[in-house]
Parts: sequence; structure tokens; C-alpha cells
Amino acid sequence: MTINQLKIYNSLTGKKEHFQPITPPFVGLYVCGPTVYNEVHLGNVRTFITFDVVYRYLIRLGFKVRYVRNITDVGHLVDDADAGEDKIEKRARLEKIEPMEIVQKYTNSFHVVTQLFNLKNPDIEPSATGHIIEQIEMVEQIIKNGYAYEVNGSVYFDVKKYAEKYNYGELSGRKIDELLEQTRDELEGGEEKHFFADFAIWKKASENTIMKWSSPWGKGVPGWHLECSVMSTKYLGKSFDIHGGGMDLKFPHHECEIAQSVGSGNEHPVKYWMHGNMLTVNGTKMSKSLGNSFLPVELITGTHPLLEKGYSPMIVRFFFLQATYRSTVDFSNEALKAAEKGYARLMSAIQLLEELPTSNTSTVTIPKLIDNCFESMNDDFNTPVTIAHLFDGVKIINNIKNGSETITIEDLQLLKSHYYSFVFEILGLKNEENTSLSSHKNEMDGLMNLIINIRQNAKTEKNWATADLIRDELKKLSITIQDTKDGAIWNYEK
RNA sequence: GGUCCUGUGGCCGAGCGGCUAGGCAGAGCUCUGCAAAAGCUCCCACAGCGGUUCGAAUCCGCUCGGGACCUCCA
Repeated sequence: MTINQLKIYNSLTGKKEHFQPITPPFVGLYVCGPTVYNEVHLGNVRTFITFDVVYRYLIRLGFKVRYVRNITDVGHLVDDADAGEDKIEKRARLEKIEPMEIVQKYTNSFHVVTQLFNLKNPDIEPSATGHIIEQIEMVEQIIKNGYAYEVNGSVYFDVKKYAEKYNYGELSGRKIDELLEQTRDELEGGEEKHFFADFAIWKKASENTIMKWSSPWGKGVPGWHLECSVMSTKYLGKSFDIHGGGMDLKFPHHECEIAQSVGSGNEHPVKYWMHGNMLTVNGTKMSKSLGNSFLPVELITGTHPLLEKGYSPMIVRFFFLQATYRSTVDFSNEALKAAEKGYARLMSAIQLLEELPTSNTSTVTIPKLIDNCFESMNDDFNTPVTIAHLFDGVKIINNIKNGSETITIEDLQLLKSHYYSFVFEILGLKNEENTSLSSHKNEMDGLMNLIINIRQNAKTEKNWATADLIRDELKKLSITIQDTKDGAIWNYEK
């Protein structure tokens, strides 16, 4: 089995590289979490699902993973680094509550969303406000190393100075000179920065700002990019394995992160950078400012104007995984409906696994199927191809059920454990039972067996009218009856 | 304007030099009282124009679309 053949596309080099942890079997994984100033939307969710699968697969491969996903609860400014208000503080003003109430409210709501989409909890979920001291220390270190300067109680990273020795732009492929040309007209406006590309790593707070902390430079707040550098260093070390986040964070956020880490003395902070691509709606990036974002609740209830109906979180998770994380995915009713059907087919095949007949010989090759799945996952977490392989297995399962293929008990065990492992543990899908019915499962089963027996009697007497009446009326209640060779089975679908 | 990505069958989406995924939809057949489910078969596409090659959806060039980033964004 190809356990150690994992390849990861490294945004830093633009190539797929063999994954070689710095200190095996340990793996440090850092993912930029949400800024908790409002609800996360499905685009955010896609990124978290991407890295949830990365986390799950690394665990499956046997690595000892420490997964850190931060909560940004201060420092993320509305506008550019000089003029902007803190996003959380602004939201607090609008909602007329304490900034920390905003933080708590949307952190809670984020956690509900992570449960809904079956995201594994990170091992550490640090918050920016919980690491003010460490952030101040890093600012001091960067100043000491000569890569930052203070102006009026704010501290800025000196990009020009840094670029003399290091490659600012190595991740995003940007050249300082080009940056200079293009944003020239923004230089005006009473900037404190020496150079337009400099960015705040500590920002002086105004008198009426509520969230602020004492520092050697007076009361202020840490810069947005700083927290990730600080917390990744603290929990994963000066150099760690994988740093993930959305494509839109590549520049400036991740570029600045590298600069800060290097500027404070960490030579190569991240070995593999991974960037998930955007979720689009009608071909355009889903974003709040464009007004095309979907909230998880709008998706589930189907209340979003662009949706015809609601879809469960697992259908959406499955839908996302049918594309590679480095491609954009376009969100549409049609695509979602297709995913819903396919997902149902996969799940019913998995349920069939429990009742499959076994034989003395297998006409199917299970180990090959398993190898295929590992192979595709090893290829930069290619979930759509993995799912394609799983559908090959669906065909096998159905054929065994039909009797056109046979399987030994050993192979069946293998198949079962493989499916449970890949579908539930690695892809993180769940079989969604209808909760309202399953809470009365025994009663429902008894009731339905009674009805099916009555209908069976009608059928035996060739009383088709009664048999069809029962089936048709149940259908109106969203209960479908299917006659199979082994008798009728029933299903409830919302 | 700069940098980069991208254009695949009715739709969604893999593949990234030869072996031409998968899902959804559609058609036919098998099964069946009918229906459903399931299976089998069919639908064999790569924006356009050139070039490289024995061979290109895959590499190169141009043209035309679409998108992202360029200090709010996962």
C-alpha cells in the first residue's frame, strides 16, 4: 500500500512535492480560522472542509498531527492598516454590545457550523486576544532585528529593509517594484508608513477604542497578520510543516506572515503552503461585499433566493469534495441536486454492505479498489477521483447484491472497513438519519411492518387497487415503498 | 494596468503527451401486476487557429471568453 507516497501541491514552489514532515511522525498543521465579527458563509466553510480532510487523511496515514486553527478576535481592520477600524469593534458598535460579546457570539455560531459540517475540532484553537503578550514580544523582536519602526505609537513592518535581504513576495510572486508602480496614487493621505507596502504589526488605539492593550508603544492592538505568525510559532515551532488557508489570503496576509516570522528570526517558517480555491456563485467569488454569500442556515432551510430548496450539510460537503480543492467550485441548484442524488446512491450502497451475501470465492478485486483510493488521496488529496473510485465500488456492491458478482467473507470485511474508513473517517461524511423519525424508530418500524403486511396480503389476492392506494398515500407522506424480491422496503425522505 | 489561474460531452467536474474518470440528466433493455430501486448498454467531449511530436484535451505561440489577487474577504 502506498502509505508514504503523499504528494502535496506547495504554493510556495508551485509544484507537487513529496510530503516529508520535518520531524516524523509529527506533523504541524496551521490553518487560518475565521474572524469572528459575523457569521461564516459557505465559502469559508469550503476552506475549512478542505483542511478537515487534510487533517483526517494525515491522521489516517499514521502521522501524529497537531492541528491549530485560530480564532481572529482582534486586529482585523475594516480598511487599510492606517485608517481602518477593527472589524469586531465596528460590529459591536452596530449591534450595541461589547466587542467581546461579538467575539463570543460568532465564535459560538462558528462552532455550531463546524459541528453541522462534521469538521473535526482542531487540537488547539488559539485566539489573538489570548496571545497579546506573545505578539508584543514578536514586535519587539522584529524591531530589534531592524525590520520594523515605530511612529506615533504604531509599529510598522519595514518591507523595503526586509526585501534587501529576503524575498518579499516569494509566496505570491509579487515584485516590490511592481507593487510600487501600481499603487502609487495611494501613497498620499498622511501616511505614517515609510513605504506604502509597509504594514502595521502594532496599531495605536484611539481614545474611545474599547479593545486595546498596553504595550511599550502605548495602548494599541496587534496587527492582523501578526497573530498567525505568533501562534503558529508558539504551538508548532519556528518551522512547521503545513500552513493552509484560502487563496485570497495568499497576499498580503500570508506574505506578511512569512516576512514577520523571518523578520523575527524564524528562517523557514512553513515547509508546505496550501491554498484552497474560492467558492463561486455564477462564476464570481462568493463574498459578503458582493452580496452573493450563502449562510449555512440559508442553505439548510433553502431560504436563500438563489436556492429552490434546502440541502443538508453533508450533501454540500460531498458536493465540495467532488471538486479538487485547488479549483473554484460554482454553487448552483443544479449542481447541488446532482450531488444530492449521487450522495444518496453512495450511502445506500454503504447500507447494503451490512446485508451482502458472501460466497466461497470473490469475483471482484477489493485490494485494487483500496489501493486506488489511497493513490488518489496521495495525489494532493484528490477527493473527486477518490469518490469516483468509491462509485466503482458502489457498482460492485450492487452487483453482489444482485448476484451477478460474488464476494468472500474476508473480502467483504475488507470492503466494509475500507468504506467506513474512507467515507466516514477520511472524507468525513455522515449518513444522515431523519431525526424526527429515528427518535421513534421502533414505533415507526412496527407501524410500517404492519402496513407492509397488509399490503402484501392485498397483493397476494391480486388486489392491486388497495396495494397501489397504500403506496400512493404513503408517498404523499414522503414514505416510499419499493417491492423487491425479498419483500417490500420503505424509506422516508423529507 | 500589473501578476497569476482558467475555458472539458446537456449540466457538474477529474485527467495535464499514447491506455480516452466519476456523478447528474437523457435513451434502450433486464427485472416487475404496475411503479420504484438496481444492473447492463448507449450518448465517446476537450474554446478557436497555428506549431512541436510517430502521437496533444494534455507541451509552445497567438486570438477570443471567464475568474482571482494587487492591503476587507476562506
